[in-house]
Amino acid sequence: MTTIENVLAARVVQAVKECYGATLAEKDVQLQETRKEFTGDWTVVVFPFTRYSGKSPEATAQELGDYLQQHIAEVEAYNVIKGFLNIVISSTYWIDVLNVVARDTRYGYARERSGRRYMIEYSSPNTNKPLHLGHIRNNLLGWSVSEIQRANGHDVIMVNLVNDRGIHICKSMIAWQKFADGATPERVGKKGDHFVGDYYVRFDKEYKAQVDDRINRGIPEEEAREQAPILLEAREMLRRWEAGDPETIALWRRMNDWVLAGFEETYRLMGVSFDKIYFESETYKKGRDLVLKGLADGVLYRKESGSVWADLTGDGLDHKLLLRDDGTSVYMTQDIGTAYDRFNEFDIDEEIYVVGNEQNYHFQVLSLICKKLGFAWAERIRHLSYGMVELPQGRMKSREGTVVDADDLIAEMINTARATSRELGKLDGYSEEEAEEVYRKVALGALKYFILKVDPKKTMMFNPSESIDFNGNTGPFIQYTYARIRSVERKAGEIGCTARPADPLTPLTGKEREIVKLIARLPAVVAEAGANYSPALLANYAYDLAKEFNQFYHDYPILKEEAEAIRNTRLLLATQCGVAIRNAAGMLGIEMPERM
RNA sequence: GGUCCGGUAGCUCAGUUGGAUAGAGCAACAGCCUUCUAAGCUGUGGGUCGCGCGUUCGAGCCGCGCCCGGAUCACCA
Repeated sequence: MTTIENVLAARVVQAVKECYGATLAEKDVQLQETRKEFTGDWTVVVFPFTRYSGKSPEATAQELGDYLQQHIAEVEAYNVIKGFLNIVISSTYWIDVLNVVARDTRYGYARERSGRRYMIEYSSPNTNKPLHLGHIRNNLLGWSVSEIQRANGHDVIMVNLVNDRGIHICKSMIAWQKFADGATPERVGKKGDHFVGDYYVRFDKEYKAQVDDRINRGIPEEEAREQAPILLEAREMLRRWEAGDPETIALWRRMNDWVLAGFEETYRLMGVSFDKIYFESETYKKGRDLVLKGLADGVLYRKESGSVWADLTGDGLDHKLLLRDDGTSVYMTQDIGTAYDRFNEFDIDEEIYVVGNEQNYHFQVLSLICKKLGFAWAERIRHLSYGMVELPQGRMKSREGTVVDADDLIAEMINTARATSRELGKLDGYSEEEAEEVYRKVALGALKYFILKVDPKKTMMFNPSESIDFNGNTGPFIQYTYARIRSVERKAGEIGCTARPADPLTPLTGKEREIVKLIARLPAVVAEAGANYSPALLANYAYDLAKEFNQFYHDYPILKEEAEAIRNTRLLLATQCGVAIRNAAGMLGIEMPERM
């Protein structure tokens, strides 16, 4: 698509060549949107050209300005401030842009498929405790990045690798056997994941008591911890599980089902989903053969004790264990195996792992070892690393009970949304069900925006006592703006008005131009967000647009305008603004209520 | 100690390939509901962009050195 930006860049190149005899590429032309405090739409930075012109920045800008005005019809005027050439594009052009955008029913989404396919693995919970705020960040990032890639025309397979086996799972199983007395989630009326999580905590409590008791009886600390009876029982249970003992497997399956049902509910509430779910219990032995082949090929080495290692010292890293003395796999080995399978089974161009930054090293090593093993896809695995969510007192620690539970947080936010809405009397006339739907959308909008507006790789802060705001730079502000736009459209409909293409001869005000320019930027923002795997760019864009519209809305009446053409343009602008906001926010999973 | 990531207003965060006087929100203060939604709008105050040196016409952004914080370097996952 040829935009005015491309035309300007091309003409500047031409002008520099004709006037100063220097040849440069279009990308060397520094074009930026003119800052609000100056008049103009695009600004050419002319400092770099002064070495060719041999003149002052001002004189050079003046010359270029003249040239551009003569050669480009859309250039209406220009002004020069220091070395900055501000170009004013005609109102006609911007109205044309608005009309073109308005014809695109899926504005912001790529029109054509790219042919690229991504697999995105995210969430990946342990089935021994409920989801917390850290998982929320993971889930929202994974889902949103998937949506953004889809919007860019890529195919995306969203997958979840459920960590459903291991000693931590056995701990809650043992605790349930010993202390539950036959209790089930249904019987005590508790969500399955919370129910099982309670027994995981119960295990830890019992374990600590046993360790303290044994230390008091004079047993050395390390032995007290390593040989605590309940821990031995958990280990024994893991052995039975791996041996396929039917009773153990049955209990394991039963408790896992409880947890998974609980997760399913939380996922549904958050609005995230998966195309495929992997279970670690089915994949944990994978990778072993690949490692053995690497050993045979001489890429890996075996220690005397029997364990198999990769030597990464050549890459500035350490030695990495891949098979234990007893021949069993470690986490890394499994990941090699599952990645291998996935690249073979699906025709994927890139595999993205949404995993916290504490595993940066792991993924660095994974990529290196896969490369050593000779897999062509080794460099097509990417770790989408995100920072932790911290509380005012520091990291969340499940052992210290400082985790912010996902279900609790969401429920609390829905309550706040409900209370606020009722206090403001916003939804009078809505049925109970309709209103609840809005409370849910607003609460989740607040949560999602709060999480996604922050650069993924940064550690972020959550203060439970302040919770998450509904005013200001928030999701609800964006939703509110949309609801206002919808309200305008409803009112317009009542008086028999619907937006038609705008008249090019009716000039736009400055504020209207700003909004058209912002709306026009959406496809670029979506592309950039995709290239950077960063929903934050889109989140901040949606907010900027909403803020701009609110100011516009305050300054200009939309329906009260006397001139039909002006009213129509403003209505069209409002409608398109709504489309852009809805689509941008939609890629973040933020739903727009019709009223709020 | 090695590697990686961060440090921007009292707090939470933005800040495009290096560009003009570094921006929002929250909190504080002062205004605005007879008007299409006040979850809003307008205004005031608030900054040594961790510190230093360098590159550049120009540095929050690039380079080097340091300071502070975090993560990680398991026969755990």
